[in-house]
Amino acid sequence: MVKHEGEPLPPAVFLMGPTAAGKTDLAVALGELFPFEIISVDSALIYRGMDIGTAKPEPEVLARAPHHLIDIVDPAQSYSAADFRQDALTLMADITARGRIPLLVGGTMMYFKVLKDGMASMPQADAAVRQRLLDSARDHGWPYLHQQLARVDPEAAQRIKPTDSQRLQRALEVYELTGKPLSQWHREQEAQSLPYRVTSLALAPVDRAVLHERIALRFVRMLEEGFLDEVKSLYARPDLTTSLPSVRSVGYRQAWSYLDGELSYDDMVERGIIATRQLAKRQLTWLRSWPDVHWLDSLSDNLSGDTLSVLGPALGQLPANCASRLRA
RNA sequence: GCCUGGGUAGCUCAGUUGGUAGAGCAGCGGAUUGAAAAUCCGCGUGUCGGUGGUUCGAUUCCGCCCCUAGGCA
Repeated sequence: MVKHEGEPLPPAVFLMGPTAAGKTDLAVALGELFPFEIISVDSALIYRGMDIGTAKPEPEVLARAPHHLIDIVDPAQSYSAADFRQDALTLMADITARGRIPLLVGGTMMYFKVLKDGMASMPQADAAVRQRLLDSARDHGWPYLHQQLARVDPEAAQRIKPTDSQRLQRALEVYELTGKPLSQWHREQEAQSLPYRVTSLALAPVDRAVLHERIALRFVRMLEEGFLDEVKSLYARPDLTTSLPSVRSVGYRQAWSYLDGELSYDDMVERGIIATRQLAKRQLTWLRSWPDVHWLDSLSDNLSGDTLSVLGPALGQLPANCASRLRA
């Protein structure tokens, strides 16, 4: 994978965007114009048996445009940004070796981020340590754990709020596992640039209200397509609980509360839509500061102009059947 | 038609013994290093239903009107 000096880096494309923006459709269409191979960048599509609520592409679509990193883990398992980076780098190398171009499509911005910039080589999550920290938080409260962190890693403690249980837990976990503060791991992290010439595309409706409308309609459609039955079969499994990342996914979490009797049906629908909007907003926050991103409007025909004029030169080739395209 | 509540932020509501008002949720902005669809942080001017009156001053007190929920006819 290491390139000699002067040798041009192979191309790769990131197609990013908030949920419900229409990324899959665009990716599939682009796949017919360029020799792309799609890698899903989505922390929910990885789960088997979570199809409707994650808006997973239909089997027919996947047959026509295969996606890597879909249905790769059971909802009882967890998967991490580091796992993703590893998997994606391997796939990208394979795809490139096959003479094709990796098209990374999804909305999990953290995954795009670590793929692009790398991570410190810290140890992975440790269930036993996490449980111990959780127990301590239950007994003494998170502010107490924050004080513990301040003692061993003042730098991280300043950055991480006492209320941010998840980061607090991770920072303490890293220290406990390695005896080295999280901040030091970060400081010692070596630059890991991605060995590809990346073109970054962001797909979203220009008008936020349009996105909100699409989100609401899509959630209702998911329910019509049997989303609740899908959640019920997960709910029936004794090994799945709300502490798992899979069950905490947007929509699934609210449906779970409904099955638990904590939410009425109408509240479940409303809360599910709200959670999706909030997810979209966080995704847009990431995207706004993303370097060198080409914005595409969900409402326009992205194959007619802008997109091709960006991709053509970036990939060093014209799209297939470009003559007919360009005529339009 | 009468009686009694209620009409205050997009929603649900609190409050002002008369000095033009604040929570939760929503929304918006931001952070983001092995759970990231996660986990956090920040942001509150709105004819206080309308209109007349009392008052230096009314969202607050009084009159009338409108809307609304329940009760009685």
